[in-house]
Amino acid sequence: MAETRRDRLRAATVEEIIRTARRLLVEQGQDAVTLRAIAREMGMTAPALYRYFDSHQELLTRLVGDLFNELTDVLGEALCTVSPDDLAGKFLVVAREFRRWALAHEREYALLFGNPVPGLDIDRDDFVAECGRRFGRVFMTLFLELWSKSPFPVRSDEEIDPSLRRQLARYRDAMSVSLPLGAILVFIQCWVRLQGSVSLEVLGHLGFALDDPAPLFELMLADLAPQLGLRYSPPER
Amino acid sequence: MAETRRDRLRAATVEEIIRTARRLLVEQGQDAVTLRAIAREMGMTAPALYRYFDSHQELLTRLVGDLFNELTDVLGEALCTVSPDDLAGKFLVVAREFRRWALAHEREYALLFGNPVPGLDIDRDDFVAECGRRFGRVFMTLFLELWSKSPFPVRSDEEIDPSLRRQLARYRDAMSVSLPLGAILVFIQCWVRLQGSVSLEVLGHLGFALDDPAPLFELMLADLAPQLGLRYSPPER
DNA sequence: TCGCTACGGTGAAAAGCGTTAACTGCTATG
DNA sequence: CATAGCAGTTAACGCTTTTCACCGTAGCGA
Repeated sequence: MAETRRDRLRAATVEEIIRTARRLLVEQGQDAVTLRAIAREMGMTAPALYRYFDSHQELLTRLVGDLFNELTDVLGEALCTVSPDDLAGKFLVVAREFRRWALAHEREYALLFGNPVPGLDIDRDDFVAECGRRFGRVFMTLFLELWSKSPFPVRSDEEIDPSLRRQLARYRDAMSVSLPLGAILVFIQCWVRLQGSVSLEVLGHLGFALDDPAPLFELMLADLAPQLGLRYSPPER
Repeated sequence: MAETRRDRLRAATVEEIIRTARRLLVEQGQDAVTLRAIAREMGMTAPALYRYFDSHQELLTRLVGDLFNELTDVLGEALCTVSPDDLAGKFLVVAREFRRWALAHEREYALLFGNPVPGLDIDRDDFVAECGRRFGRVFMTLFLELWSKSPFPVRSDEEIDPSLRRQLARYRDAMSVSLPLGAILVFIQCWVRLQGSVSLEVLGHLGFALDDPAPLFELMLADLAPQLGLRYSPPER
């Protein structure tokens, strides 16, 4: 009762708002993440949120960026659990942790890697774009380490389609990594298979045939590892 | 003017409504496919649409089913352009035509293969489920033909993880095809790579590295074909 | 201590959404 | 000819984002 003054004093924080938005996302789906619902959960009214965000879109954008950062951190921590010279272990743990996070956070994953949120041009927003790049660097850094510590055979530049070669060179320059174009190609191919299979599974597009795609995922890893000069080993337990 | 009576007589049709809905989807995105907008485009009011659909969801469901059918037909027609005994040609043309349709109909593709539309449980709706099965059968039929006319080496049942083996058997029975489990496995693996890479491209998740993933797609086909005992050949023109 | 500004909220309102209910013509049928 | 039913309407409810005017408090300078 006497707290009404203290309550008035206590201003909401951006973090609190994002946390509430995420809770709504997880519990009720993307459509439930409305300004009114967020405000209601926090005991305020919707227009108050405009003190913190210019629009609903911007709030969602911020949430996307935070999710990217969380996923990046999770993968980074998983990497730390592997002995530094166990290259195969690093590759496998990152791939498996990516899938694990995706399955444990389906709706967050769909927000990051599913249909592009209309009006949320990820590359047009500096914050989210940086979070995305940071996320991508986890994989690129790992890949760079794999290659530098134990190079594997890749296509020579001449063996790569000219159009593709140009694109790979541009990407390599943008990332400022010194890898042969053939290695960049392998990197992208691996990423497409990894994200492609996880997306299909999380978004429910494998249910037509499988309830548990885990063994299929492991088969893919077993197929990918040798291409990177790594030895596949099944997950523990 | 004198046409008001004729106009009153002319009832809307379900096909017309779906066509209008699709036009809005294509031109303005999924969020623009509202009952009010559809009705406005057709010169009526929103509640009138409830004579044809129980809800907005049901309208969208019907649209999804129709899109599945169109895609199925497109793939079927593409198959007809290939000489009956050109197995590799059939595989390549279906894969390429799938990607082509996806790129030419990004928003339709996103509706079919992107984030699951909330409340639109594809498997819970008989109509859409049947359209989906019909679509899947295009690939399964082709695959069955590939295998029966020129079997390629596959894993034996014993070489397949027991959990995966059970799932494959269940799927094989549901599809009523007589293929070894190893072949079913290859089928699913191919499908995951095909749909995975097309989804990533269409949903804009390859843009971080490539503007034109076409050569990457061709590389994937060149990798897939030998696994099916087929010889890859680059696309014409 | 007074006065002012800036902050963080409120309520009302506009415009648009899905959905329901009551109503209105018109057609076709018994 | 009456009537049932179809295909549309308007009105309304509650939801959405967003803008606007307003209000009380905190903290600061004079």
